[in-house]
Amino acid sequence: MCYNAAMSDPFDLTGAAPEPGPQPGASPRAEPGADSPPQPGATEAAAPFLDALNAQQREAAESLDGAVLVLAGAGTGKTRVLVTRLDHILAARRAFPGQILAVTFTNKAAREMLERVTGLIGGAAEGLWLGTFHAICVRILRRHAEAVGLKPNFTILDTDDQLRLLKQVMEAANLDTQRWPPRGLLAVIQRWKDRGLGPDRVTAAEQSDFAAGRALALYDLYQGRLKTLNACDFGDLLLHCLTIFAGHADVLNDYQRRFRFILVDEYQDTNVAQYLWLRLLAQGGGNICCVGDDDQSIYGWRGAEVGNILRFEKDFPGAKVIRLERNYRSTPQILAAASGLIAHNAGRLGKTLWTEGDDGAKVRVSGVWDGEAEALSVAEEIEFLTGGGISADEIAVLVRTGSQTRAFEERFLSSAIPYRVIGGPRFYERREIRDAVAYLRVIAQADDGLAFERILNVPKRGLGGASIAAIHRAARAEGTALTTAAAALVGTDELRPQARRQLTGLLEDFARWREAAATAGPAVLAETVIDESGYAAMWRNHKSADAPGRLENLGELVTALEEFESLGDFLEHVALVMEHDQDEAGEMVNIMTLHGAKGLEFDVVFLPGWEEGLFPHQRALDENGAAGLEEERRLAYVGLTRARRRAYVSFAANRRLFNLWQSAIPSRFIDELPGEHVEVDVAQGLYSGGLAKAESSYHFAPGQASSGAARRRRGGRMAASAPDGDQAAAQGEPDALRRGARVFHQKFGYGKVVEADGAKLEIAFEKAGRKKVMAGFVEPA
DNA sequence: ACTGCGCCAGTTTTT
DNA sequence: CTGGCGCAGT
Repeated sequence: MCYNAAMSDPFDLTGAAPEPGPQPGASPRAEPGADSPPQPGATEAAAPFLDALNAQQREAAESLDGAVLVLAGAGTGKTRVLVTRLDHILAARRAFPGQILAVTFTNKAAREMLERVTGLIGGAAEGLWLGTFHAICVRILRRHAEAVGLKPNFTILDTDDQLRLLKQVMEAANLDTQRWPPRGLLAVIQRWKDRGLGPDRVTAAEQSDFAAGRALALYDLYQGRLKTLNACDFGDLLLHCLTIFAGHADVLNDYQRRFRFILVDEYQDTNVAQYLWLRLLAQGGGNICCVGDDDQSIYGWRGAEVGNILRFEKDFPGAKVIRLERNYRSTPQILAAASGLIAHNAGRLGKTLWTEGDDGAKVRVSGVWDGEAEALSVAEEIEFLTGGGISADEIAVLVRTGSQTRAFEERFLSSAIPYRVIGGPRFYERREIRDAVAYLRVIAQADDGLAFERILNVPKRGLGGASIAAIHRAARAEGTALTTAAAALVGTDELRPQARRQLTGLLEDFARWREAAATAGPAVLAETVIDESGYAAMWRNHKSADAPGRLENLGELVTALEEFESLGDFLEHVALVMEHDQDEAGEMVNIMTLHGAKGLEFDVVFLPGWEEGLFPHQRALDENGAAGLEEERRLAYVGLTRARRRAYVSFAANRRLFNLWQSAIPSRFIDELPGEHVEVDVAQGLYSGGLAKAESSYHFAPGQASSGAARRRRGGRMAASAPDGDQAAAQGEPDALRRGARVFHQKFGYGKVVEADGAKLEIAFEKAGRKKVMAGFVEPA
């Protein structure tokens, strides 16, 4: 989304109407020129916030001319610098808000920056181009859609739509979608788009072996289909912009002239396409300021290139590099632990973060028997902390994968600990919401065949596969959109009378709704559509447990729509901002993924699940090897540096995945934490890593003095449930256990193998009954 | 055309 | 354990 209040701002692309200049001196000062000195008078008088910055921050905020790269470590006041810089530009009258482009990577970062900007300078920021790359690109693209063969009201597809479309394309090309999953093709195409490559620009070196080398042809077909659907996907938003810039010098010049100052947040997360986009725009005035931290680059899997930071000075000659190394967030202990960990990465620019103040508590590392015990011990510690006066809002549980949240939710529910899951299941991805939105999409944009197909037979109208096939056939024959073809089809005898009648009725409904859309507000419209289409009735008559909840969600959707001026605004919001603000007030513990935690900070942070395979995640290692490992390590670094006062790392010796138990070994990241900044509190027998051996504070003997919380836990369930068995034995190669073998399992006891399927065993235990377990978790008895 | 069954596979992170 | 998908039966 673009946070631009002045949507009516007539952005004149001819450049014939330069903005009025009530502020003397604004225009000439805007000329590029790294050596032009700032205006001392304006600077001093108008930027009181500068005084609150340290020397490096201040330099970053004041160096307005030319290219500036700010390497901002975690907690060094990065956003503050950006916002102050913005204020400084305005106060020094170097530009109007509408001449400043501020891009971020995530919606959350955009939201935060907007909040801070308006908090600092209030309404003066109106007209600012502030938003995510994608949101800004949409805004540009709407104005020049024709240049890439789209209409201005094009739709933006989400992953789900993309997959369905790709599947269609692949089926049309007679490809076995079992053998070649559409997901794989999606990944290949996305990679190309992240690198700024359209179908015409993919070179032999960039080829993929997907579907025996047919990926590129499929890519081309897919792009063609998108065009007929008047749609584009996320990658296209950037790619189409680049195409326009490349082919229309006048358009590019105009934006170059417009954006006198460019600010980029989270620069380490930009991909090649975004980098090219920025470089093109910055070639106008050259006043570009990128803020980033190579140690916090965690989106490599999405095409982000840390290399963009490294090559900055090359591409912007004379660029000034400023390092922010004073950390204002964490205690020295936490900072030192995090720094020690990240030092294991080879590919980094290197920074030396420092901080002042009391040492604080060491990072606590604890090992537990399984995931449930882990959740329990976290819950107990939270109760202890909140009892001691720490607000639940200031506590966060940061997990590696979304699926880890469940154990904590269950535990917190039974312990009556209020919590919120941030970034959980997304509102706009729920089925009923997607269905309702599909109706709205067809109303707003009749060419949106994917949406039309989605709701054609929802609720049931007797328009099944045969009807869809007929419509598709007609569309292909005429080269028209699906709805157009459907309209033509009802005039023929192609369909069975019943289907024909139903389809006619539906098309009439849409015509009526479209008329209503012209006058009624989006919320009223949605209510009408959900009702008249029979969609609400469908769920009312549905006799499943979740049907009432779905109806509730539909109501919430209508409420959400009330905030939007037009249907188009709303649909854009849905596409770009998949989450839905739920005002969960009150003090609650925050549960979220590590990715979701970037940019946030809390007094207390729990970091569970530090186990090999989970964190670092096996898939990251498999797919990206050493680079993947480094990215995982950066993720760990991000997690630790979210904490102001306390950080708790934990691992479980056993974890249930799907339905089988797996034994786990502690993450290598635990061993990499510098021992002198860590306090280990591990039940006997669960951990024998190098850290514990080297560390004098390693204490597991009951009765030994330690913090109250640790003592409580040791006396509790964990110590009781931890056996002194040799976990390491279970970590080796899984034994080839055959049927009938007698085995021992540390949790379930003795049993006999009933079924053996590779590493998956089904075992009849003498006491615990039949269970499915992994071979690596049992030993021959 | 719809429903139900059974089989399979999957779970990293986000715009 | 879920959910999605393909297949067979009604």
